[in-house]
Amino acid sequence: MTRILLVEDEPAIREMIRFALVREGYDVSEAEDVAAARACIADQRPDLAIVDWMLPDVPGIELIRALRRDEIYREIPVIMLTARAEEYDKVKGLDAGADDYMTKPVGLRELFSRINALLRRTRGYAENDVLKAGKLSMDLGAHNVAIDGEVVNIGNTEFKLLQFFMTHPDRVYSRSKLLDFVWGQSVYVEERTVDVHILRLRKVLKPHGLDHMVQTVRGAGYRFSAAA
Amino acid sequence: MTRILLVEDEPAIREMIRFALVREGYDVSEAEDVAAARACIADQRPDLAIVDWMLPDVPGIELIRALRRDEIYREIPVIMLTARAEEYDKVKGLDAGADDYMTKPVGLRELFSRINALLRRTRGYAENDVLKAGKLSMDLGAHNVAIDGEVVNIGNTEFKLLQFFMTHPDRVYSRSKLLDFVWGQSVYVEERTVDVHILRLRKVLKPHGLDHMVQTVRGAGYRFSAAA
DNA sequence: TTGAACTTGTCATTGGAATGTCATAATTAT
DNA sequence: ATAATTATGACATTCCAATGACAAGTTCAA
Repeated sequence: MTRILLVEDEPAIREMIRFALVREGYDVSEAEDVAAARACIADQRPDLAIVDWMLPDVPGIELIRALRRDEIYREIPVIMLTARAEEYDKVKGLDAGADDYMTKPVGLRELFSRINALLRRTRGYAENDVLKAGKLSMDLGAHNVAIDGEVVNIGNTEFKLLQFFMTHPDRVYSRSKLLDFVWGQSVYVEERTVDVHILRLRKVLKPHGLDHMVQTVRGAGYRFSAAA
Repeated sequence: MTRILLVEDEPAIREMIRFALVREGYDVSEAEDVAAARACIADQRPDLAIVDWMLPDVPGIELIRALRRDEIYREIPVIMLTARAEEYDKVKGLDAGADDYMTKPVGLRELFSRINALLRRTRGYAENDVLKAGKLSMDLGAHNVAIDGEVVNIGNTEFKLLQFFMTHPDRVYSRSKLLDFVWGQSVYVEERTVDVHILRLRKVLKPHGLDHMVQTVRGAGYRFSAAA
């Protein structure tokens, strides 16, 4: 869930934006001044902040400067809102550390687009593809397998086999299907070879008591199941 | 040196922006259409691109879409320029993957601020010109590598390789990906050459007991990890 | 300009690990 | 019990990364 902090003192505008953001599926926190915003940031660490320029206690730009000086919150992207459209203000806002700048009245579609653009850049390649099944997890990006957080050594064929199983659990696959899916169709390998790699995969899982996940179905093939 | 690619077909505007950017200390490449821009990107890998909406061959927005689809150039931040100020266009541009949007006539100070804001976010913040991983630290500004505070001697290729690894840790990269990212696409080098530079990088790290950071993943490529 | 020191890409060789096959033991079904 | 099927250890082969050597290219100072 993506959390957005909205710092705006005018209740009408705040409510309008909040309503739109919630409808888009964001988790919205509100603050009407810098003091409340600080508390909220420390409390919830939002993924993005929308900050009005004019606030009752301290100018919004000060909040941004403070954020940028703080090691923990430095990376939170900030969109600054303002009534003025002067270039001078834009420059000041961006130089203070705002990542983007919008002039009121706020166009909601533009706001969403800017939010998406910012989150896209911030998250960047954070989206890790990790497969999990109980204590077992496969990190496809790092190309390793961990059980209980401990990385285990595994051959390449066993890796591909396990990956196939984890993406197709609770279903029996014949040796020939497994050869097709894991080895590829243009490779000629004996069917019995599958048995050997199943064995090797089980040997990796066994010390951690997970060998039951790879099940033999006599006369049919093998099945992977996370269930105990 | 920060390289900026400027894609704009009107010579007057292009020249004006180019002049201002050069005066600010940027290294500027120019292109007047998308075809030239593509060539330039593959050749030089700019750190940021400024792209006009209207171009003679293909709409600028198509260039942005193509960039965002390309694994290697996905991270290049893009500022889109346009004559129209309609919200609809802004939304379209930002959704296509532009990071920012400016309306002509271009205010130079605002442009610089937006460039700085984008680069700041892309690189990690400017004072973050030093990459760290355990005892290992890279000072990108000074262009040196230190272990335990002691500066070590390292070749340029190894430097770039290590920089890539430190900014993309805990993930396996195949030799061909590493060639693309570190050597660039427009050079032809044998895949096995990567092995040799990995070896040379390890030789630098080994005396300090850090060679475990560069890990071989048989059949897949190499991985950098700060974890012990 | 010359030459030493350093970088960089390529290659051949080596050693070790992963893979496929087979023979035999173990298990299961009829 | 017997036939069918799977598990397992051993082995040869294949594959892949590590490594040292070398040639060509660069840099820098004398």
